[in-house]
Amino acid sequence: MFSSSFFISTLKEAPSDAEVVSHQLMLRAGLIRKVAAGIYTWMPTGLRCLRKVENIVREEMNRAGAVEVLMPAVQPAELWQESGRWAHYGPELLRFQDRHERDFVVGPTHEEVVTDMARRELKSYRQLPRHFYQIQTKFRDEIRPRFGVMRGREFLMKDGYSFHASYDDLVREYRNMYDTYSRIFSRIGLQFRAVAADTGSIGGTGSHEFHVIAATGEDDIAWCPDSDYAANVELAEAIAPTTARPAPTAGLEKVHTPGVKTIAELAAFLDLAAERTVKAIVVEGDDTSGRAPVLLLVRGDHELNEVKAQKLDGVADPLTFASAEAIRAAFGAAPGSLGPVGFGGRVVMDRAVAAMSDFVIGANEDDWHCTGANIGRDFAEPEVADLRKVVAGDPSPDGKGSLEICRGIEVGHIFQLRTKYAEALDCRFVDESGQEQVMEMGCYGIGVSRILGAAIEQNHDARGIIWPSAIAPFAVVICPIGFDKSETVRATAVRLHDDLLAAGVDVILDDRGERPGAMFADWELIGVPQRIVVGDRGLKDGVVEVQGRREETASKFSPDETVAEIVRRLAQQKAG
RNA sequence: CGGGGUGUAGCGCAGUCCGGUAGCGCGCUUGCUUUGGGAGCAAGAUGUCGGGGGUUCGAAUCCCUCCACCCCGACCA
Repeated sequence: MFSSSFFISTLKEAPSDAEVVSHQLMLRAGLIRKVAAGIYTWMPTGLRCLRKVENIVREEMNRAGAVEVLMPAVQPAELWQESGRWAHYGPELLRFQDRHERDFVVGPTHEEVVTDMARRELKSYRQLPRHFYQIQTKFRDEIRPRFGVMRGREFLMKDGYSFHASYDDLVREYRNMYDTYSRIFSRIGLQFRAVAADTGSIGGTGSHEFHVIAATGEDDIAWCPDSDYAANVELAEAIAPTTARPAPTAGLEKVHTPGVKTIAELAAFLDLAAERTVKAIVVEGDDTSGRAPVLLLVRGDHELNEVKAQKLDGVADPLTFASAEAIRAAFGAAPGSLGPVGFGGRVVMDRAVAAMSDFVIGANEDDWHCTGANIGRDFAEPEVADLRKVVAGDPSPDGKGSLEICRGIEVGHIFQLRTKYAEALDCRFVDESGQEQVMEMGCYGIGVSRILGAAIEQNHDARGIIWPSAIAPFAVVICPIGFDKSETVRATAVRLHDDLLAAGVDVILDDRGERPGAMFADWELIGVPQRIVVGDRGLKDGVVEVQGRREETASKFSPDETVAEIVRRLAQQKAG
């Protein structure tokens, strides 16, 4: 490939709306151009990267026994009504009508379509198991698209769906996909971690997310350096303190705390540590008595984990914080002065609170708190649940050391869906004994376009992108100096280009006639892993220069040795 | 959706408070010179100042309104 028959379009300055480094670099390197919020054109250079990721994913999925299909982006509302998600999915599902005023959606995911296909095609246990996947454009009308392709509205996704005659077989395929995903992300060259995850709105049981570890990630991951344990903070269990609750030593005392609203203010006002206080949070209930408020208690220095709170029985779905009016009606005070003392409704406390005594809590009277509060003595022993977010230093739930917290970018997610969609869409097969049974399903997603953003977050420097060679737009760039001036330079550069091409190397020759500085700056920005500089200066000693994107200095080789050197370097990168 | 902010040339910005001929840098075009780290000189081109309405002799600037985009909070690959 000569650059004159390709298209390079770099920017010296990043558009001001790009916040994170991967977004800025993708724009500057000319990988993508914005068309609307969260919607991008893939420029030629970016598309090459995207296709490389796609091909690795495809190869590994095929190798794992999955079969590729391509389902429509536009889907009829009927299927979504049948699964119940027409009502439940919410506004990020883009809906529209055709000329006959029939309802359609632009697919954010394909459980409905694939299950519909499966129920028509798969009739017998003899046809199972089956795993269909596709690499296709999805649309989710995100509340706030940001970070370029990391959270776009339109994005490229690999989504696979497996169908099984038994749960055991689903578990087998789930493990197969766990291994396949690990292989895919390793081949791409990402530092990643598989973490246990919440199953979210898709439902089902058993789920892992694959996260690229990066500071700009949107998820918090709790992981244990001393074991394999890793979980999304949403899910990570905060285990109960091992120390028993000390006996009360202080009496309950009301103290005036004018203007004190937050735990930080309370701790400062009373001059004691936040962990001596208890935070009171009121959520709407959802039981037979209507939406009677439920009081949740968390230690002052801890944070409520809303995913865990949502999982309590009898709590409104989705989790809803009680309104100021409802709180006033139930407690006689405003948020900031609430507590369990004298409250007649349901109270649930975190495991850490259960081990506390002599603590500070709101007095249910504006601007008053209680010190010396004790469970069982000053209010009835509440239910105990795991309600808080884990923090760094918490003991690992597997008992092997303590947790650390890092940020991650979710690039893959695998679920055991079980029979949720198969049941809703009546997807059955006939088993060996002639009985009809509902199929077990798994689903497996990879954010193909997001991977590029994640890879850049992990691999860049002040000059630009440093692509892992597996997904670089080109493996090698030849930069001839004086391409139009020196016949020797031109001939050497063209011959190297042809030889590399013949050796199966993905090479581009920059024949734009740019000055060296501009040329180097462009290719360092674009992040091509290897550069060959051909100039009269080296050629008079019979050498060209080879320099890896991460290397400080170039190495000299004769033009004849260079092809072998490049092949060697690429093989090494593939192995490493 | 709530809160905050920004829209001026392809990109980055100034000008807006205090109304008076629309600017700067980069990029682009042409010519000459230059060619190992984003070249120099010279000459150019490019704007419905986000849209609409209003006030005014006169609006990028003041007022009203709509739109787009960005940032902070509830979603997900």
